[in-house]
Amino acid sequence: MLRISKRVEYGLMALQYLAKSGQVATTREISDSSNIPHDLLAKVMQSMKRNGIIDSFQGVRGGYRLLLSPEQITLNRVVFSLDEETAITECASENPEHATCAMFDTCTIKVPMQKLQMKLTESVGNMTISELL
Amino acid sequence: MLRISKRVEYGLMALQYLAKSGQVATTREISDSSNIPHDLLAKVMQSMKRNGIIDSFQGVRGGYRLLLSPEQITLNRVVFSLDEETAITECASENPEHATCAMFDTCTIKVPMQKLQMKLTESVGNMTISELL
DNA sequence: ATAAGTCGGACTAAATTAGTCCTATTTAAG
DNA sequence: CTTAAATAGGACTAATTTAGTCCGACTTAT
Ligand code: SF4
Ligand code: SF4
Repeated sequence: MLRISKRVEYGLMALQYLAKSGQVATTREISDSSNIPHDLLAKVMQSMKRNGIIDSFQGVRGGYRLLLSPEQITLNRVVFSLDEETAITECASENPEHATCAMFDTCTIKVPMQKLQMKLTESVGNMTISELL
Repeated sequence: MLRISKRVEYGLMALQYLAKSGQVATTREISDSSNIPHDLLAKVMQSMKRNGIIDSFQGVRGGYRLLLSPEQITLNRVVFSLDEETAITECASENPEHATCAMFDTCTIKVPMQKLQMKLTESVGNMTISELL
């Protein structure tokens, strides 16, 4: 129905890696093990760090570590930390900056789209990565 | 979480219009009433016709008509008829043509992604437009 | 005959996403 | 106290996908 971004795919791979190792791991380690473009993964890790899903240590022997247990990390949170726009339509965005659809006034499916958005967030987005990985 | 395409939005608007009118309606009529680019809507209607959701009449006084009741039309079906690719990831595609991900062999999240795909299809995709519109 | 419609392919434009590159900062270790 | 391995983050380019346009053919009620 709808495509998941590479950023999210990479993020999930990395979270899985961190969960399995239980240790601090570097982006190099993760990108090598999963064939992910290193620089891109670096961005992904930084985003998840800012969101508070993971923790970082700078400098030599630095890296990332899970800050939450897999049971606490929802898909919603991962997606939200990694994608620019997470709403199903422009108007369903929580961020009013992004809600500037030109046909907003005449649109007859705004409410349905909100419903869909809720359903999606609740039934799929609230899954945790422990249920998935 | 994931964005719905304009084609699907337009398709839903059109189906709503057809459901409400109960009559045969032209793309012009629908595109005018909803401010949808006419030529684009025409494509959308053609796609839904091919899928068997709607019915068409050519020539003067032609147009489209619902072929199924709103209770019979699932979101999945609408999306499937209108979007190129409907799978959440490349590898989750039912169409093997589209399943050529370069990292398939080493990927550690294939199974999770399949699960996600199923969950999405079942809990959101199986909603009918009568539940929505 | 004509005008109002669908049909469908090819094309262009716009937007989004993926990926790269470069520089700065932090810090363990020699 | 220097070096190398790491994160931090901004700017940029490339690739892909989606949105939208255009044109010519066919169909049919009037
Ligand atoms: S207002 Fe209507 S057309 Fe605009 S984004 Fe929302 S649903 Fe889509
Ligand atoms: S194989 Fe892995 S990386 Fe490739 S599309 Fe499937 S989930 Fe994504």
